[in-house]
Amino acid sequence: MMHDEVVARLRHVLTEGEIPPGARIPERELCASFAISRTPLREALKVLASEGLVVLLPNRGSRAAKLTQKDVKELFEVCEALEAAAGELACPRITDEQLGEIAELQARMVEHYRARDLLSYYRCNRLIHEAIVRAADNAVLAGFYESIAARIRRARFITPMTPEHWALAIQEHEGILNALQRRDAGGLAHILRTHLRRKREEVVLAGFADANDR
Amino acid sequence: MMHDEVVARLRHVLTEGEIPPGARIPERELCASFAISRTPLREALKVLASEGLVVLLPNRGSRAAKLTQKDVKELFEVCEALEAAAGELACPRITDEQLGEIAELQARMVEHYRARDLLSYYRCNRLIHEAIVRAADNAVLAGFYESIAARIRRARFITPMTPEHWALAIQEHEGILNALQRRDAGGLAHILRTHLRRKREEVVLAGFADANDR
DNA sequence: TTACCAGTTTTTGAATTCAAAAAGGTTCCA
DNA sequence: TGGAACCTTTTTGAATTCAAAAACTGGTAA
Repeated sequence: MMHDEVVARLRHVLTEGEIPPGARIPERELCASFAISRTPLREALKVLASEGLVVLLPNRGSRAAKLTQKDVKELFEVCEALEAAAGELACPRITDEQLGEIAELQARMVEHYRARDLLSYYRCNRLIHEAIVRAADNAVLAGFYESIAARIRRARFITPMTPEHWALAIQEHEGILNALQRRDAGGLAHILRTHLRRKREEVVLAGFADANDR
Repeated sequence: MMHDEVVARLRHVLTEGEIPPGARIPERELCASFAISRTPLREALKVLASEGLVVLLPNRGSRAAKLTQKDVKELFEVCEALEAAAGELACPRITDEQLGEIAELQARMVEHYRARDLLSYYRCNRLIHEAIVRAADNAVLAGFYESIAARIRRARFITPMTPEHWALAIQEHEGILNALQRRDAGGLAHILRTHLRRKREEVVLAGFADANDR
């Protein structure tokens, strides 16, 4: 197995999989399940630690990182900057095909909203944000976004929403698609910022992060 | 030696030290010079590869990354977004002490400009930008900035400047300090963007990056 | 009981070892 | 001479080994 593949699989286990934040990372088990020795696994652990997904405790193993309130604040601040930048860059660069794709996702998302299917809603939501970043056509930006997104994924795409917030989010997404279609870079950046700032408030209110852990 | 220390030393060798972009990374020599075995060195290599400073060629060793024109474009675009965000966040957060520090650096930088001492000028310049990022008080942002900055350092802080550009850069820095002192977040973000966009043009004109390598 | 300690086991971090791949060198032949 | 085939050496990636640190265990004494 390739080094990058180990990193990807480990990242997946940490962000979508069975190891919850704060939990010990079972080195032996993972070695067995990936069918590799400790050397390549530990290399992957160091990489993910440098991304902030893993915490290395000297001589005491590694744990899945747990977000503090400060982390959430910082991650959302940077995510806001990155998504706004992505929006601005995407406006002049996005192809009609990409626009169509996003419009399609948007329609599906509205369907899920009507059905009050939060999980499917979030899945479309996430794909839309990722599509905008992709349309910005900047690999460095995409890499940073992916790294941030991985860290706040649980907070961002699991937090429940009040009916009012949910309706508002839908409205904002109409605005996002609209700004994209009009190629209104400034407008799009502004809506994206507002959209994320609201989401952040919601996550903080939901008390997703721990105030006291590191 | 600690893992993070190995990463830091290797990063230093790659960004300020003797291994130029595109050059082979001499694993054996570095192991000897750091007095460690290959295992921890290779862990550090993987981490720096994930940051983009090192390129791993399967079965053919690793090389110091070389910037393509596309890389330069992408890195500057993201750097712009990050510095603008840092400026916006710094305005309400910066302490008087930090402001004084930057004013001090600015004065020294002007001195170096008067003496046409490019190297010392760049050193102050870099410290000012780093101080603004620090004043934003966001560790995630600072980490990303450091990672981007490491990659474009050679381009950004080595490229020679025409007398006109240099004078303009000085002017812009007056504007930056001024906006900070007025706590004018929007204004500061705008100047920082302009400032970096101009620098990017200069770097591209100087033909720093290779068009054909990866 | 409960706090503490010695001895054992497990885990961790890093050096070493090992097999496979690549690079380098030599010989042989057209 | 040029180059193709073969063998040797070096380098690479990853498993294994090893020493040190931490965690666990059972026993002892207050």
